Amino acid sequence: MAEKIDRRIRKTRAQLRAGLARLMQKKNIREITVTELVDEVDINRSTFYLHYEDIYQMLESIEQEIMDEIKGSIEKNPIESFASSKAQAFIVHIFSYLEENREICNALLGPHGDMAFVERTEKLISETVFDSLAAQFPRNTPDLIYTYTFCLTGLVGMTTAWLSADHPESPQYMADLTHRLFANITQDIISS
Amino acid sequence: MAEKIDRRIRKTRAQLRAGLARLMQKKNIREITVTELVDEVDINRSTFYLHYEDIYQMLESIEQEIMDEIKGSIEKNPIESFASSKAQAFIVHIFSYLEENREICNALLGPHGDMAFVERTEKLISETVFDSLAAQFPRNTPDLIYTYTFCLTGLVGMTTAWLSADHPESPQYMADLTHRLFANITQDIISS
DNA sequence: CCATTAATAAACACACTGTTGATTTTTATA
DNA sequence: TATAAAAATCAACAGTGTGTTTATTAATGG
Repeated sequence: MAEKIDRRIRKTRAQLRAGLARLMQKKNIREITVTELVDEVDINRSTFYLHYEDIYQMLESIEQEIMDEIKGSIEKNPIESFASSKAQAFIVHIFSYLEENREICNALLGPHGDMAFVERTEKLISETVFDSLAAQFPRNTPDLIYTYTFCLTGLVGMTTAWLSADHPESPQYMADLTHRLFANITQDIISS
Repeated sequence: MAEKIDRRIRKTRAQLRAGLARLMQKKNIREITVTELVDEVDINRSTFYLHYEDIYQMLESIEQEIMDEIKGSIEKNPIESFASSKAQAFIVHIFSYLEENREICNALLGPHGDMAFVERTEKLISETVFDSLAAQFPRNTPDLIYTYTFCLTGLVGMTTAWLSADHPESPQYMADLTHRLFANITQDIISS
């Protein structure tokens, strides 16, 4: 069981996190100062430094939490084959998680976001979903590698657009579209 | 004829630009200070402020130059149809330009890059290449819109990977791959 | 209730910023 | 090559955010 953290710490961190997400909707993270953030949520500046080194370390900390949560749910129901129905359920699960955390995920992946987080997201997908897909194509031609990257970055870009859309489609819809897109491209690769 | 700019200005800006590209390979742009940059290229800090407001404005200025150059060559030979051989030549042209400016483009699109620049790049491609492609599909289903985004972001991601590769394939190769990928996906959309 | 822990407040040296005014160096060109 | 114009340098400035410290106040869990 996870240890219970002091209510004051929970409250402080939640306030800072919400405040950061709020500020990131208005401006780029590089323009956000510690002073500005603590003013936004009315917390003493010293308190910030009790929890985080600086704004970027705080962001990484948040990113890590998100990654851990996703990884956790990945380990619970690991993926075997891309074509399996289990895989389909898994993809739905990911999209659902993203929707639940729309605000912060949108901030991180959006125009004011963090390029490094985009890369980490791509890496995570690569390690879990894509590598099993790549295993089906033992060849290693530039064609395959670049097609792989094309799909990976395309998926993340598509998901980012979905997160920022006003009236987004359901996670089920997105998972289905993803599946269809990849099925087609996979087919094309095989036949080429 | 473009006016000739004072050699001192050319040299100073070139030094600053090269220095920024160098620093961006090592660290994120948000961590780069004016003081650090002028130290890197051994130029007086006041001189920097004669040319740019700050690091970000300098980056935007560089981005604008790149955009203008690409837009310029677009207007010279406008694209009619995606399938035409002219379009193919155009895509080769773009990839060639990117290769010539590999250093700075890689810095801007890479892991330490600028999310806003990635967006602007996507927008530029969208306005020129993609919109003519989209005109072929007057329907406006979510499927199409997301597939469009998937291709757009996938292309930029693939290109970014190509720019950062050690021994990259030729622009011709990339243009050909792009063409084949899109031809396949376009085919899939039509048949669905 | 009480010991523990978190949050606050004030103060500090430090670094980077953006600007100014005076001075030196380089440039274009006449 | 001489010269006026323009660019680069240099030193100094107040202003702001940083990161840390120390003492004090407030909230929490048991």
